[in-house]
Amino acid sequence: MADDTDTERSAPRTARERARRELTAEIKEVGRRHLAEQGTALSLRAVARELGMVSSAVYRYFPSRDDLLTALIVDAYDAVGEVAEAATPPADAGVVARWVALSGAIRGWARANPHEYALIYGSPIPGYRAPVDTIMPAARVSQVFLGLLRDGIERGELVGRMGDEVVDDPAIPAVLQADLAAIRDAMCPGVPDSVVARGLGIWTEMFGTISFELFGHMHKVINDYDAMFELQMTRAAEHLLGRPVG
Amino acid sequence: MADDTDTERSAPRTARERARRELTAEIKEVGRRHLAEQGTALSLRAVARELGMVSSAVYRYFPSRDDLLTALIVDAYDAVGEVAEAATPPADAGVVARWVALSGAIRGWARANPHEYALIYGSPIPGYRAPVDTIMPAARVSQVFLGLLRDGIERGELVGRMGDEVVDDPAIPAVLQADLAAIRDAMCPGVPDSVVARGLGIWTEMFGTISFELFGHMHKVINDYDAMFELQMTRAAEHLLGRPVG
DNA sequence: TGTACATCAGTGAACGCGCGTTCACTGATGTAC
DNA sequence: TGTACATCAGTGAACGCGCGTTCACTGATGTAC
Repeated sequence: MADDTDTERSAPRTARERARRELTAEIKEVGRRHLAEQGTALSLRAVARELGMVSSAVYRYFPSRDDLLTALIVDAYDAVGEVAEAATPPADAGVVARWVALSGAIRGWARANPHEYALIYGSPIPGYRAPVDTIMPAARVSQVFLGLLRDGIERGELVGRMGDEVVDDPAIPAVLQADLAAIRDAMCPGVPDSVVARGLGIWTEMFGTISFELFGHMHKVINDYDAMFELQMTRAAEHLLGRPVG
Repeated sequence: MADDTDTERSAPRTARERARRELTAEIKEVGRRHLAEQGTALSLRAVARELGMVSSAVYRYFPSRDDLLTALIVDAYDAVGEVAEAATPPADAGVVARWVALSGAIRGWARANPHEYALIYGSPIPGYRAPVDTIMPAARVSQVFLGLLRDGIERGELVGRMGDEVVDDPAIPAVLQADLAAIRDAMCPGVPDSVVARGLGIWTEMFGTISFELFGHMHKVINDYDAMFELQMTRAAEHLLGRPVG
C-alpha cells in the first residue's frame, strides 16, 4: 500500500512502470464496476477474466483479494472526500449554504456510486477486516464537515449553549466530554462541546437519510427523494444553528 | 410462506406436524447463528451440516436458500417490532419518555443482534430481492413510532407549525406533501405534515446513529456509545417538540 | 553502442474447497375403510 | 382394531459451477558494465 502511493506520486520512468500503473488502475476500475453490477461480492477471477488475463496474474498487482478490496475502499473514501472538498463553498458563503452544498454533494456521489457507498457506509463485509490504511482516507470527508463547524464558530454563526467560548455543556456526561474534546483537538479547535455534539447528530442523520434512500427503506413511502433530502438537511441546519433558517 | 403462517397459528395435530414445526424453527435458529458468526454469508449446506442432516433435506422445509433468508428477515423485522411494542410505555408517559424508551429498545435489540440488524438495515444483499412478504413485518416497528406521534398530537404535546390542526406546511413542496399525506392516512391520522416530516428526520437519525455505532464508523471516536446515543435522542426529541426537554 | 545478467509480467495447470440444487430411493408416519 | 394405500422426511450420489491461492515456467523489459 505504502509503495503504491509512492509509485502514484512520482512520474513513471520506464514503460514497465507505466504499464504497471495503468493495469493497476484498470484492475481497480473493473473491480469497481463488478461491485456495482453484482453487489458486494468481488471476485478476483471475474476481474481477471474480464481483463483477458489469467487469474494468477492479478497477484502481480494485488497480493490478495482483500488487498484489492482495501484499495477500492480507500479509493471510495478518497472519492467522496474529494467531492466534498470540491463542492463546499468558501467560509464566507455561511454555514447553512455550505452544509446544504456539502450534504447534497455527498448524497449525489452516493447516488451515482451506490455500491461504493455501500462498501464504505453499509454493513461490514463478512470476513474482511479493515486495515489501518483506510483510517486516514475515511477521515477526509469528516474533516470538511468539522472545518465547516470551525468556520461557523469563528464567524460567529454558531454558538455553544454557554456562549461562544469553549465551555463544557453540563448536560453532557464527562466521558462523552472527553470524546468530544478529542475530536475538537484533532479536527476543529475552538468548537464547543454542544456544537460538536449537534454536529455529530446532523452528520449521522445525513448518512442515515442517504442509507434509507439507497437501501430501499423509503421505497414507495417517499417518492420525491430530492425534496425530502433538502427539507431534512435544512431542518438539520436549523437544529445546528438553534434557530430557523432564512 | 402463507401456509407457514397458517401452520404456526393452529396447534399441531400430528407428530409429523410437530416435528416439522420444530425442525423449521431449528433451521432458522441455526441460520441466525451462522449469520451472527460469519456475517451475511448464509449457506444452506452449513446449516444442514450443523443439524446433522444432508443438505438436500433442508429443501423439505425451505424451497431455496433465498426463502430461508426471507424467513430470517421476516423474523428479524418481527423481533425488532415486538421489542419496540413491548418497550414503549403507554401514551400518558408522554412523547419524550416514550421516544427515549423506544429508541433505546431498538438500539438494544440491534446491539444484541448486530447481524440481524445488518440484515434488515444494512446494505442490500447481493443477488437477493426482497419479496412482498417482508413489507408488512417491516412496517411494524415504524407503526409504533408513528402511533407515538399520533398520541403526541392528540394529547397536545406536539404541534404543527401552523397550529395543532392538520395543515399544509408551505415550506414543503407539493410532491412531498402527497408523500407525507399518504403516510398520515395509512398510519397516523391527524398528524400534520411538519410533524410527520420532523418525525421521519429523527427516525432516520436514530437508525443512522445505530448504524454508525454498529458498523464501526465511530470506532475510537466515540467511546461512551450509551451516553452519546442518549444525548442524541434527547436532542432529537427537542427537535421534534420544538423546545428544550424537561 | 553492445552484451550479460537480473528483474518482472503473465501463463497454465493444479489444489482443495464450498456452494445451490436435482433426483431416484427407502422407510417411517398418517389416513380411510 | 387392523389392513392397504398415500403422504411425507430424509438419504446419498451427482451435476456443474465458481472461488482464492500456489507454483514452476517462459519470454519480455530494464540495468550495469
